[in-house]
Formats: sequence, C-alpha cells, structure tokens
Amino acid sequence: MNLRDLDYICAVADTGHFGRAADLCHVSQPTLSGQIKKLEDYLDVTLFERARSGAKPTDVGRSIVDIARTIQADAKRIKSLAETRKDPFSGNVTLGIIPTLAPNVIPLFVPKISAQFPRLIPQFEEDQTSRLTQRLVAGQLDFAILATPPEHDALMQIPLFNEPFWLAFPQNDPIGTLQQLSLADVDVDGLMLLNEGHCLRDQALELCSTMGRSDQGLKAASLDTLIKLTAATHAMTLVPALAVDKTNFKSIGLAVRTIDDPKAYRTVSLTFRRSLPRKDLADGLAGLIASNLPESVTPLFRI
Amino acid sequence: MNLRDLDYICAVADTGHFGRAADLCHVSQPTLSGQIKKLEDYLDVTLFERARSGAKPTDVGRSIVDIARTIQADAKRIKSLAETRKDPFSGNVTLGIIPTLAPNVIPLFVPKISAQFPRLIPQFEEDQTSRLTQRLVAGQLDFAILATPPEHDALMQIPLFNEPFWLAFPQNDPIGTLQQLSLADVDVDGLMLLNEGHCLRDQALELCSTMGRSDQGLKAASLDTLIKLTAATHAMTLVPALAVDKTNFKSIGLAVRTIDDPKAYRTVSLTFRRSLPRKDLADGLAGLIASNLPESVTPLFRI
DNA sequence: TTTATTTATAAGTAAAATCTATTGATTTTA
DNA sequence: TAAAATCAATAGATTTTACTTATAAATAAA
Repeated sequence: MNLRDLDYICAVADTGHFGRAADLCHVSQPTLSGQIKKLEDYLDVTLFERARSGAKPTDVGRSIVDIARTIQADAKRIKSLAETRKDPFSGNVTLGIIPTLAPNVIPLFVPKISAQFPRLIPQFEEDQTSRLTQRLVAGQLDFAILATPPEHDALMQIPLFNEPFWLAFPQNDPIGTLQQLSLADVDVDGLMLLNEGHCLRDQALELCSTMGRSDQGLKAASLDTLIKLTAATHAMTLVPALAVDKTNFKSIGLAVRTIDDPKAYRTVSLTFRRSLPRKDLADGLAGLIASNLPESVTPLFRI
Repeated sequence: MNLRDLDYICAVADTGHFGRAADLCHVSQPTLSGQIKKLEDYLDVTLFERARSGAKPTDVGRSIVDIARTIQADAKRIKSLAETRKDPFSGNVTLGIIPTLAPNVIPLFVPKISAQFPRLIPQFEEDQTSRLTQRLVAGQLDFAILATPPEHDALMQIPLFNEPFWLAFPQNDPIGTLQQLSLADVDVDGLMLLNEGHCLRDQALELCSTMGRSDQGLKAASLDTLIKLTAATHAMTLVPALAVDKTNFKSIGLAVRTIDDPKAYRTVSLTFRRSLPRKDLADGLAGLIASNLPESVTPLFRI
C-alpha cells in the first residue's frame, strides 16, 4: 500500500471513471488501473465495480476510500505543519536559566520575543547549572543561559555578555571611602555566600582565591536572601551587576560599588547541544538577548 | 512522502536509534537513513537531532511523528477492514422487492439471513419493477427480486421459483364447481386488476391474451386492496400463490382454486448487474431464498 | 454492423528503493 | 593516550517498482 495508491482510489471514487481519475492524478490510465488492481490484490478485495458506465466503489471500497481520505488529510497536515515550522523561529523552545540570572535577565528580553519571533513558544526553567547541563545533554532542554563554560563535550556556547561583580557592604563601612577597590581589600572570610550548587558561590570564591576557606558561616539559598542576609548581619557580599538595585540596597542599609579589579566579572553564555538543528535560533536568541542589555554589563555578541 | 517512510520515522522515534530502527523495519541502516533524509529534504525540515547518544525527534519531528502514527493506524484499519470484508457475505447489501412479492417473500428468508450470513447487513426496498430496474442499473441497489425478465442488458438473473396464479372468486360462484379450470373459463373483462405499473397486472392481462381490453373498471393500488375489492364487488381476480391465505379469503367471502392451465404462473428471479463483484453473494442469496419456499411454488434454483 | 468509449494487458523504459562496503566522527575501553 | 567500538552518512551497484506507449477486449451508442 502506498499514499499514491490512496490518491488513485480517491480520484476514482470522485470521478467514477478510471480515465478521468488518471488525468486528475497526472498519470496514464494503464498506470492507475494497474496500481489499483495491485492494491485490490494486496487487500484481496474488489474496491470498484467496473461497468461500461464507469466505476462505482463497492461496499468495502466505499469504507476504504473514506479511510483513505482521512489519511490524505493527515498527510497534508504533515506537509503544512512542516511548511509552517520549517522556520526555525517557530514552535516550542525550552530555555533554562540559572537562578542568579533568571529574575534579572528574563524580563530584559521576554517582552521582545513575541515581537521578533511571533511564532516561537518559549518555556523557561530555572535551575542550577549542573541540572540544566544534565537536561541539556539529555535533550530535555534546547538552550540554557549559564555563567560557566560548558561542562560537557556535547555542548557549545555563544558568549552573551560579561557581568561585573559589585561589592555590597554596610553603608557606613570604611571600604566605601577607598579611592580604588581591589578584591585584595575585601575580607574574604567575612563574605556572605550562597549555598553550594550556585555557580555564583564558586565564582566569588575563585575570584578571592580562597576556595579552601573554612566554611561554617551562614549561607543563603537565593540571591535575594543573600542580599537581605548581608544587610541584616552587616556583612559584605559580591553581587552580579544585573542584580544591583541601588535604591533597594540603600533602603536596607547597603551601599554598592564596582570593583576595579579587571577580572571581577563572569561571562554569561547561551549554551546548547552541538547537534541542535536550530543553530539559527541560537543566533537569533543570542541577538535578541544581547540587544536588550543594560549598560551595567559588557555585550559580547554582535548581531 | 510514502507510508514506508512514516514507518521509518516512527521506528526511529520509538527506538531513538537509526540502526535499531532499521532492524525493526527489516531494512539496512543506510536505506533507512537515506529515506529519512529524503523525507527531510522533501519537507524541508529536520525531523531528528542526530547525536552519538542516539536520535531525538525535533519539535516539528515530534508533531510529524504523531500524525504519522495516526496515519499508520488508519492504514492498518484499511488492511483489517479488507480482511474482515473480503468475505462476500459481509457488509451492506441492498435488496429491492416488488410489492406483490415483498410481504410474502421477505418473511420467508429474512429470519434465516442472520443465521446463515451473520456479517451481512441487508436493507430492503419495496418498489415497482421499473424503478427497481432503474436503481439496479444506476448501482443504487445490489439486488432485486423481480417477476419479469431483466429489461436492461447490464442486468442478469438467477431464477428462483415459479409462482402459480390462483383464481379468487365469490364462494357461491358456479366456477367453483368446474372439474377442470382453464383460463378460458374466466370472464376476462370482469377480472379485477391492479393499477398500471404493477407487473402482476401485465402478467394477468397477458395470461388472458387481452392486453387491449377496454380498461375503465376499478383498479386496486395494492394486492391487499385488490383482494378486498374483489370480495366486496363479488368479482374475480388472479392471485399469486404466495399471497393466497385460504382462511382469510374465506372470511371475506372468497374462494380460491388453482388453475389447471399449465402457463398460469410467473417466474420470480434474483436480478443484479452483470458487473456485480459479489457473484458468490448472488448464489448465496438465491440458495437461501430457494431453500425456504412453501410447497405452493416450484423451486428453480438448486444449491 | 460500425464507431466510440472504457478498462485491461503487454512490453519496454525510467525512477526509486534497496543492498553491501566503506568513511568519518565520536565514544568507550584497554 | 591509543585502539576498538559505535553510529550515522556516503558511494556504487542492483533489484524492484512505477510509469509510458501501444494495443486488445468488452460494451454501449449510432
């Protein structure tokens, strides 16, 4: 059985005529007759009653033609679905974002998505780097916005921007009066940090070159908690630029300032499988995000 | 696009693996790969994301595989429908019967149909010969039980039985005392007849060799009316054997007797198009009817 | 009967699907 | 780190299938 054969029998049912059906299908009459005969042999059933006046479907023939029509309709649906979705900027796309970026990055570009990619249906997941990486590799996620290099050979990245770290400290702390602020000026052991698992924690520790510090202090489960806990305990912490909200910080007794150390930033990238077929979508998303960044970060992607 | 290609993509979606999918489809891996690639080219869409860990359907691919599965299911339905209906004794069959036979013939064999042909779904139509013939030729009817030879070259018949004519007359009429009854004994002009259109009328007239008789008397629209009208007007009429119900006739003042004239019968046949594919069903129906006849008629069909 | 119409058959040709063998890339194992 | 294994893609040859034109057979209409 063959989709073309189904065309043939539908055409015969429509025209009641082998010759006209052949015209309709743009084949010769013997071709159509032969294929229908073959189908009848395969099904071991007579589909049409042939008479001088034309061809009429038999009882079984009628039922089979009915099914054939629904198959044809479905085949057309496949074609038209492919037609509307061959555009890589359409359909579902799943995008994971790490928690220290999500609340500040998603609002930057999500409102623009529907304008630029109206047929795209994005779905967001917020999780820590390791789980997002795992889900990317497993194919359960199309993209992830991460602040670390890919931890898997199957993944590749498009760098989006460098996000500087700011130091948040009690408003009256003398560190606010320094002319220049280097990381060396910061009391590393007094820094408030996030829980294990957050890449921001590792980045802060690495910046301060104190990966092995004794770690028995308070730890925050989220960036929001981190900031409020820092304020409440009159401690200090490193805050990624996009999370800096001066007005809010001031109201809880925190001051912020940039760090003049040139390496005090993290690189945020769009991460995805090398094998992903929608590379154009990767570029498109990167461009969309990069072109909607505030001045506090350094864009790395040019459209 | 091809039904086989749809098998291939469903197999890949099921196994997540081109090689195993090829095994499942009993083709070589290059064949399956090539056909899927061709389908992707045709649809201008990537259906699967290939990686060493296996093949995962893309977003569009998933949607298309879903449709492909419904198409496969429908294709299977065609096959199984043909399987269950390749038996000619199954499915719908339309059977026309003339009004002077219907009420007496249908009850003879209909109760037996479901026992002998349990998958047959018969539908009956009662109409006069000309309309039934017309609908037979047009393919709107599969069979007709007629009492006349086919009036169309496209039709053929299986004779079922000879149905003698009986004379119905007033109980006290002297014709009842005759030793032998010939048609010549009957007062032709006094015979009660059916309306034009009923073959029974023509048969009666032809038997009496009086097709040209002046025709201004009463005419009955149905056999039932004919009998009752005959009784009420103390007239005579010819009644086909299957319609003779002596008890009933007696109660309305009519007597009946057979006619010794050897030609006083009509031949009832199963009529159908020469091109009808279900010739076996014709024989089956003829056999079913012929084997359930009362002794008042002469069977013509031997199974 | 002749003519026209319709489906079936025949023989040759073109297209396609398929196979085996191999390559290239990547992952696993030693 | 190198060798082996795995997996999909490619190449070339072969078989199968579908298609064409030409013609026959059957039947209805003139």
